[in-house]
Amino acid sequence: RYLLNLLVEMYADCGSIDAATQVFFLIDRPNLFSWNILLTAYAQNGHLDRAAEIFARMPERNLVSLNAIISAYAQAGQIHKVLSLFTTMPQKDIISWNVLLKAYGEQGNAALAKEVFDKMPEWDLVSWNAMIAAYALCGHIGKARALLGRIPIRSVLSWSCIVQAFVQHSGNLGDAREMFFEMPEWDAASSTAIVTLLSQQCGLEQAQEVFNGMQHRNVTAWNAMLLVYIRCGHLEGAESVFHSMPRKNIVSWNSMIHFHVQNGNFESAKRMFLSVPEHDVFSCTDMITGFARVGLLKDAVKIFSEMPESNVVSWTAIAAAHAQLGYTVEAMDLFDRMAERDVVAWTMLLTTHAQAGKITEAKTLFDQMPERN
RNA sequence: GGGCCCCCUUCGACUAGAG
Repeated sequence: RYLLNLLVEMYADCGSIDAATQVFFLIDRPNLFSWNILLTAYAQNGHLDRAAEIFARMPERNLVSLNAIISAYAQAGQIHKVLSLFTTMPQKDIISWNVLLKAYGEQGNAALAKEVFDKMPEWDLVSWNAMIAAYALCGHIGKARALLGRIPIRSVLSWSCIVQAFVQHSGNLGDAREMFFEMPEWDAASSTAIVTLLSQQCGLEQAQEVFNGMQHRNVTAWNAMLLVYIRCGHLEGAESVFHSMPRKNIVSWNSMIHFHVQNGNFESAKRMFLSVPEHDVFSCTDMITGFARVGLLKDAVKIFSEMPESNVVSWTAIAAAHAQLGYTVEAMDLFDRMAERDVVAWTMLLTTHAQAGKITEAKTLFDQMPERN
């Protein structure tokens, strides 16, 4: 049985949820471990609803199951759910507390994160790192630094967490770099984060320097470096990096497809898309955008309808494709059929109306928007 | 009698949509 448990987990880690589920059903009498593994598998692959279903259907649950489900809600940004479950939990361990702490931190709520942090019965490295990341994410540089100095367990990971948080918080580009250069040593994650940051500024030389200084360059690091050239619009550079990569994955291929779409080399994009071993929502969405730009709405629709899964982003892309090519009614209809809508989707619809001359409707939409930027 | 480890939970860095 525990070999099968391991197999379920293995498939889940590869993102093959269906395979994982099939193996689960092969297990003769699934034990609590098996159920927990399945629960986590769904949660970590973004299927919160299915995870909740599994949680409800489990024959028994333990602290691990509860931690897994609150973590899933935290990942989906449903803090209320996290909190209500957390408060009703019969026992909690440091992991439960860490989940709550991290949830507040990721929301950018340093005050509540601190409250949780102070209430916790004990702390480990994860707690310390989550707290400094929360500070960094809110731009509380001084507090982050102060806490960093007081962590009893010294680890690069803590520095790395701060750097990454600064990178995520777009207002703190300078701080991220400063922090990075103060680190006692560099790990792959912080270096990659800095390379990504430099890609946004077109800091080609500096990015290359950081990249060259890395001890071990994995695919993720290479992908980040590839993006630097892509974002700087440097064709030969991008192609040279792409071809010298020791390993490529779906992110590398998707980045190149994106590059070609953005630069109007749609034939190259198409060739790349067709020659690549697998497609996902990223590459399909890029192709939808690409087809729309060259006026081939039918092909865009074909990609959209054949996608393995779709999300807000791909729905917005296909709706925008219709709108840009003059099919405003269809675009609006697509908007209505979307399962969820974010600011970008709303803005898309808003401009569609505005450009169709429907100013009153546009104004109404603006007032209806749940959030604005 | 007690502790630790064993198959599960906190898990970090890279790609897509409107303006």
